Amino acid sequence: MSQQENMPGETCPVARTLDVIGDRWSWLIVRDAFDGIRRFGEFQKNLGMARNILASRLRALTEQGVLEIAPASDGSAYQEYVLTPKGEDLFTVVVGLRQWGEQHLFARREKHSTLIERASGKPVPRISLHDQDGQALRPQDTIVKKVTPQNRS
Amino acid sequence: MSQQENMPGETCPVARTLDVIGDRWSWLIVRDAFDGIRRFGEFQKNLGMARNILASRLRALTEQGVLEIAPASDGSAYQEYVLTPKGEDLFTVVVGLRQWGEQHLFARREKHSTLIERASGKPVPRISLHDQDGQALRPQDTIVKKVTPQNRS
DNA sequence: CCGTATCCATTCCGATACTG
DNA sequence: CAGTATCGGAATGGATACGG
Repeated sequence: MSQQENMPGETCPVARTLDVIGDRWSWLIVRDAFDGIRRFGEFQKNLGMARNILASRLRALTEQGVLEIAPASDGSAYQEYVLTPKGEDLFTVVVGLRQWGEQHLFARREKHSTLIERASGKPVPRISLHDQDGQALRPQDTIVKKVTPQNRS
Repeated sequence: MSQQENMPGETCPVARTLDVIGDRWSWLIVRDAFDGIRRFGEFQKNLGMARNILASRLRALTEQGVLEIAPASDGSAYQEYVLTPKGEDLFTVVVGLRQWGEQHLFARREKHSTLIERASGKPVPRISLHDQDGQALRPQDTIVKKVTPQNRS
């Protein structure tokens, strides 16, 4: 009870998002889920993480509605973890993490994975921010303001 | 020596990005930096975090080239921490975190901060992924592929 | 195969005290 | 103010062993 900045009443959406998926393992699990990983053992083998930590992360992400449990697609008696629509909406963030890493964290000729369009085989263009007229928007062109939404859809 | 997936040679850009800013505090520091926070004491007061943790995060982010030290703008003898161009490129990611939180983590009428265009006062449109022809791109329209860049700019 | 439980080492974090 | 040092509690993470 020392203080209350971390309570659910936090009004900054960035902070609230980080309360849901603020750590490295959770992001990697979501990344793998986008790549089609669904089974406990696949996550564990692919990420090389401890089984108890994986279990607790899967439980938390499920409770938060990012993942959901589905019956095994191969007829086995086990479960699978798949992204919900809410979880799929994290795609732009994961792609943003990927593109920033590609641009700033690899040497010129260094091998890395990248995202390509399935249909055409062409690389996915970089995400960028635009205003309502389609003009590129830089950080200094924006400000953060507190609002109380009234009648949004 | 159990395995080697976490070494710097990691070929997934998402994982490498998370090695640089994989934790909650670092993201909140970067968020504050975008909001114009520059001084040690401002970060500390605004985030309510322990001073030693703040110091270590600022040091790490500076070593990684996300922040850089600048002389105080008010003539005092102290330093300020400002985003480098590399750090500013995190803008789309931070905005992505914000927009996901706004959409999924707040009740309909609940008060929260949001991003608006400084010039027009209008809200910044949602980030989205498009292919090279401007068509919206969903997760299942893409695949991750390993490449060795040859002669990219 | 899943997933849980337990043990142990390491890190994280907050509070406080201390130095330019 | 800005930053460092230290201390104790809590959470994290890895390895292993154990039951559906």
